[in-house]
Amino acid sequence: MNLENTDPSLPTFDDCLKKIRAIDDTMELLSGKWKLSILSRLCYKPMRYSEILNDIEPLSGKVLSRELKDLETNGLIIRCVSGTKPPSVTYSVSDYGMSLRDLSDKIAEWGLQHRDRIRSSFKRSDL
Amino acid sequence: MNLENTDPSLPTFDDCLKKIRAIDDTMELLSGKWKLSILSRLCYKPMRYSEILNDIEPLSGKVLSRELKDLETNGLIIRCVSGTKPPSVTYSVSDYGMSLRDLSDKIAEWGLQHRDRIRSSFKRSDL
DNA sequence: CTGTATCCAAATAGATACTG
DNA sequence: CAGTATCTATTTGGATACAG
Repeated sequence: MNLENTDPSLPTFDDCLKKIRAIDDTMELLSGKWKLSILSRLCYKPMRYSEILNDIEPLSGKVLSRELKDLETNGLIIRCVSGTKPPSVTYSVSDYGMSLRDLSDKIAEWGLQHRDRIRSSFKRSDL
Repeated sequence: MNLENTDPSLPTFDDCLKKIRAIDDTMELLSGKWKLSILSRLCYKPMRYSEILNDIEPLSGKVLSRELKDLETNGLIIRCVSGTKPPSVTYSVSDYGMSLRDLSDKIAEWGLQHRDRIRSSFKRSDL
């Protein structure tokens, strides 16, 4: 028994694999627990290193450095140094990073409806 | 200097935090390198345990079991046992799991355009 | 066939101290 | 202030053997 579709209008297994690769590309960029969280905060307003560190409670400096570097390397955020002393470094979202905004909105949207679903299923099981 | 917006039509910082929590909810569900990959395959066709294992090369049985269990616990896939001997277990995507399809399409879409961007930036630097 | 249990290797995260 | 280096703790993954 072969459950694969044979209708040419439906996606082929090859389409499926292409999609998986594309998903992996995105997820690799966004992997790391904090990337989207950092990005969302920076979408709201530019922030300094220490500000982000204080804002995201259980986040160590080492991890933050790495996440920021990853995001910058991928062109999603911009690191801006004002050469004062003590130094001040401000991170902001690049135009390209902003192109993730629609996606992160969709992700958030699904999370919200999922939470509603969980809540209402609890209610049902309370009966 | 406070860079926060004060325009009431723009999102507040509280909106921003809510969004981040919603994103975390989604990402927690989809975390684990293989969840979306498994889900996408199952969207294409129902598959058996061993079939998935053979299909995704660098994936161990232990990890696959856990991922499948997670996905099932969250109601995203359905585990169907035909009590033959030897046993046969088929996994398929639930209606609820299908609600992730739009999202995973968006994720794939962004990945594709990102790949194009990378490629064209390589071309430019080759000049 | 479909898993689980165990053991071991590798990756990741936190804390702390330290540099420019 | 903005990081980096180091060490250690925790998490995660693979391989193998084994059970139902």
